[in-house]
Amino acid sequence: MTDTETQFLQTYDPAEYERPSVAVDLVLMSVVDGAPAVLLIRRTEQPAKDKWALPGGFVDIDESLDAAAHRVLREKARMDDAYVEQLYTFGEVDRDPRMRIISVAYFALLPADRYAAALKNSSVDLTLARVAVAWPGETGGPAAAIGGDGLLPLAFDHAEMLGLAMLRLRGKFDYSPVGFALLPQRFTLRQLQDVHEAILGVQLNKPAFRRRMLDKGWIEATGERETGASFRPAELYRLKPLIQASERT
Amino acid sequence: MTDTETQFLQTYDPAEYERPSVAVDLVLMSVVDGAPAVLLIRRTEQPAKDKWALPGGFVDIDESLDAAAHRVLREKARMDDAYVEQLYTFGEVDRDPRMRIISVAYFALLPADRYAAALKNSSVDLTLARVAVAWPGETGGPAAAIGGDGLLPLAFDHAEMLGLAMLRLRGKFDYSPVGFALLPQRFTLRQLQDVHEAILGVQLNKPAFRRRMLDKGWIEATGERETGASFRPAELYRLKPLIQASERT
DNA sequence: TGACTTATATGCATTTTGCATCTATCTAAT
DNA sequence: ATTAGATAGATGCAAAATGCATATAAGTCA
Repeated sequence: MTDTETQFLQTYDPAEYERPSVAVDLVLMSVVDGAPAVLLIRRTEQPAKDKWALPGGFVDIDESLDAAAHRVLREKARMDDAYVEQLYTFGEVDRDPRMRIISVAYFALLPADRYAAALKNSSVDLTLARVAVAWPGETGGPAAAIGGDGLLPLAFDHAEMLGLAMLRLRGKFDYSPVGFALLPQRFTLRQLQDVHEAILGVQLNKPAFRRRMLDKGWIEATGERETGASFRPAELYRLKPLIQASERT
Repeated sequence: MTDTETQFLQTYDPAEYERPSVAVDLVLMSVVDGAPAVLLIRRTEQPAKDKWALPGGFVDIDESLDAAAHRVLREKARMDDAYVEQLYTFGEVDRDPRMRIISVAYFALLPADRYAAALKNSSVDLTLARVAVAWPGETGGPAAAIGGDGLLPLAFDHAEMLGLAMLRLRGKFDYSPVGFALLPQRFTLRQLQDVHEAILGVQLNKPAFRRRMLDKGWIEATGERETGASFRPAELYRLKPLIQASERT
């Protein structure tokens, strides 16, 4: 920092504006039984008591947004090492009845089996709810969460966040390798197709899908095969370790 | 609001967390002479004095993020009615030396001729700088601004914002009608192609481009023709007034 | 051994894309 | 009036991508 910048800081009044609170909310998604799923927490306090909410928390004053998202992932969802990406920032004045809270929504992706531990050991009421979107293709709009007992009412503007996460995911799925975050390290082409069909909400043609995926050059065969199936086992693939910028198409 | 929610609010302490300031910054873009351009303001105060910055401002406590973006567009850039879309939220702790400022970046698009009035009548040092990206295709990274005197140094993390705006624009250009915001209401197919080439940074094939644009069904011929050209005048097209959800492909 | 089930491969028609080239229509110069 | 020059707009065709039916391969299980 230059001398003049230091001098400036001594005369600057940081209390000039009344400030909003800033929070992060996590749309922590997976694919379970061929359907998109999201992690929700039952609220035990007002406001929106007994409604279901995305895991979230306030951003500390000395913590970056990304760091806050990872902290919430760790503390509220009891997970780490997910694929995490910033989604959108929600800033309507009345979105929270308590006070002005601006929320930076992130979405995170993990394979379904990684949720098991968190769901079991949690002291709070966690659930992995099925996600239903009422709109086709790339239209957009809010999304609904379906639990064992039917529709789960969502707190605040979290239905919008969920819908936007689905939309973003659908948009990125075909041209970006983001979908592999929903699969284990070794996966079959059928599993990959199931994940795509779940997120996109359409049936895909098998030979065409297989051709496209292999042509993209993102994955490679391991030579190993699936076990436990009562029919011909599929080959296991893995994501290629590095995608060099120079190889991009 | 329910009674229990009201009761809750009376006992809630909103001063629990130290809060960051929240600002919006606008990446206000256009295409000038076949190249992407961005509106910049020369900073006259510390910090980053004499560097060039995106127009921005703090978000009022009773103002939504979108409203703040439109206010900045009006007050700082002296414009209204632009296409405005939220881009990304920048929240590194040290991104501003004064204090913790979280900035919600927006990008806005306007045809080049709409900048003329703002540039002339402004009391502050505004410029419409050419944007240069050092990365090909969809790689991403910061972008540079080039003025009449060469490279313009950008304040804070505004080079990242500019780069991200270019990346988002490139990604959306082909599947969304966002590009029409950079053109006047009536435009020729050649103008449309020029805008696409400027943003994407590649040369496009004329018949293929024309076919794709007409097939998308976004535009319609007006029957009118260009005037002033010293050669065969091109037909003027316009964006179709409404895109019904049911017509979406 | 053969029925069953799913993986993987192949062949082919259809659609999309890239590209060269041809024709149309304007202005301006002669 | 005619022609050169320039760009708009159309057309034809090869190459590539896609959708889809079908054939073959490789396991389990009765």
